[in-house]
Amino acid sequence: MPEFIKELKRTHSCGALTAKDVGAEVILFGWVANRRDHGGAVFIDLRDREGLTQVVFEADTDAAVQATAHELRLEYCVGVRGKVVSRGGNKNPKLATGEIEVHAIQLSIFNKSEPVPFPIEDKVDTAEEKRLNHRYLDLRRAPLQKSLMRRSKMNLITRETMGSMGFLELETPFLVKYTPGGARNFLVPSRLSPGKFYALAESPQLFKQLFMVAGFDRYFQIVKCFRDEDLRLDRQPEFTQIDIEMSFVTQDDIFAAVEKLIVKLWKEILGVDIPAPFPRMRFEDSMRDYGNDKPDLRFGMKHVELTGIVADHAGCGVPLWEPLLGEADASGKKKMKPGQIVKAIKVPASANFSRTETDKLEEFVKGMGSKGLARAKVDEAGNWTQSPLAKTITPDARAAINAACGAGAGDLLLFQFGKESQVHTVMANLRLHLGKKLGLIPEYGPRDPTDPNSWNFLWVVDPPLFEYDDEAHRWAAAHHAFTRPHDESVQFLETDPGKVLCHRYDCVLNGVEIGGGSIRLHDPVVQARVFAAMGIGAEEAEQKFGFLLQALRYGAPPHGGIALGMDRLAMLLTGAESLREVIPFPKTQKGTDLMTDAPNEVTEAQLMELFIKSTAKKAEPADAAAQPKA
RNA sequence: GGGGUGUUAGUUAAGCUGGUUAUAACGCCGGCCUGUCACGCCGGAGGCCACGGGUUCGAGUCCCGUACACCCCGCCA
Repeated sequence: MPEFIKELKRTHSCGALTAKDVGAEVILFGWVANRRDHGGAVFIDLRDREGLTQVVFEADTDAAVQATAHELRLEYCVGVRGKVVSRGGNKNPKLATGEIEVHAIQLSIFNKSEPVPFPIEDKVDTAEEKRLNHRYLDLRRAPLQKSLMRRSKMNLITRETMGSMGFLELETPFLVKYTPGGARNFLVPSRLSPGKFYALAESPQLFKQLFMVAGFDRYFQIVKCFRDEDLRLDRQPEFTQIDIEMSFVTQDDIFAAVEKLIVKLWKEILGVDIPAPFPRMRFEDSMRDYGNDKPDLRFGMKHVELTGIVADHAGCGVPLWEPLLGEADASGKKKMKPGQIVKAIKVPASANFSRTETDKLEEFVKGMGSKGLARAKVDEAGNWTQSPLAKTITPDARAAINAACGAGAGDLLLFQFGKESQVHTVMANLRLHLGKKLGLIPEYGPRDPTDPNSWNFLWVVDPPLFEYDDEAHRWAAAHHAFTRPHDESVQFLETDPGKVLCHRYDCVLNGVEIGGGSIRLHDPVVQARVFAAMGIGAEEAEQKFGFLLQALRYGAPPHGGIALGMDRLAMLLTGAESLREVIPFPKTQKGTDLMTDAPNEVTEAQLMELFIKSTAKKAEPADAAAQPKA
């Protein structure tokens, strides 16, 4: 068998042969994707990453080869030497290589395969848990191979494009100093420094700024990042960013560079021309109309802000809304309590939801912590029916709300009210849910990847620099402490920190945040005022971020940057349903690897060497025995 | 930390208001077959119904708990 590989080199992939190759003698290597054994003749679909080719063993094949052919089973790894023959009247139009087949002359089984735990086919209907258990087999599926090959191409295009714009690909360490704030870090104990720990870098943030201080001017890196936070459909504990930093630039310069890269990716991967520059939306507008900072602009159903109307109408006669109002002022007028809002979404009459369907919507919002889903159906006269609000609401208020929502006969209004952040979370998710339910957007992915109108890119700009931390009762950096405030906003740093806007930006595509960054703060005086606004003194700042602050004092250039989520880009460009489909070896929602069984326990000796003692409760022996074995 | 969905041959599923031998398809094993491409035909093996308790004369089915997987909130850009 080894002689086969030693002497016979592969001439073609299994996706390469066409009618023009008829008559050629070829050598193919691959896996048995399917077999059809007719006794006298055996048909084998041979698969590699490029495609499928039918190999035939007929009666005129050498008897020994014919005998081996009968032994073939699914997923055997084999080599075949044979002649390319036209299929004549038996063409298979479903196959790229369907015009030809290879009449085998020589066959070598490199390795047999045990029966595979699930079928290796394009259609994926195996439980993900089982797929992850045998990921190397799952990865034999053509769709996954296509996705990862596409991702490889993305890497290539990124390096070419960034290089052509004068960016240097520079590396940064993974084992870094722990810095407080932001995402939770994975910690790595240091053997050489007993009792001390590294952190795995959650991003190269500080180092890329240091590259700018050093004068590298334009940096990029395709880099792994690590965050010890709970997982989601689009969040893995280790993920890849296209990390970018530039000196002597404005926000617009960074947008232009990113747009160039993205336009190139979409052109070369999908053949689609994405119009640039991308539209921009103020953070404030995004929150008001969509309830989050990553609006999906492929459909309407904007949120309707009713807070002002409810306040103006003194609660509108709705008992549930009256507690949202504060004390009356001198004129007897009541204002909404701070942080309390009322919003609605209008579901058009055409949707015609049944009681059961609206009850399901209520379950949906309750799952997000909402107390319920008040609703009102509008009739021809503008009256509300099927609504707990209808009895008590004043006609004036009702008319004002109908007008604000643009509601007419048959339309359904859905309300949320209370704490702003809660209302926004629920309403943002409700809008997306309704968009999918009404068929305005697909469950996932773009409607038609080859249509530029299926891709709604957007820059969300000018967010507040700080957000108030309710628990710590102080202002905290919304992004990070080194974001440059707007010049016009700096005056509010001391008086009204919530009003300070900054040069931070997110790139959003179809409701997915695909990147975010900022112009950095390089003025030490303003930097000190920013720290002060967060209650961080000079000493504390120095202790936490000393090396960066110090570096910024040595002639740091004005600079800024962005990081794009490579995995999310790959997910969107492949139409994948989850990040896990574009990551070769992903983790489960609990952060485990079902194939290798990581993380696992280590020996007492290993811990001692690292000066660590675990406080985790050991599993009872009885429980351990109950665990399914690998 | 909280809410939701699920777990039945190797795989995908069916199994109704509890009823005695738990079905099917694909895969696997054996046999037959020269034009298939979801090949076909005949025969066969394969199950602690995730695990642990409970209710009941009787549990795959009902109840409680646990584990695992997935989705969401919190968390995280």
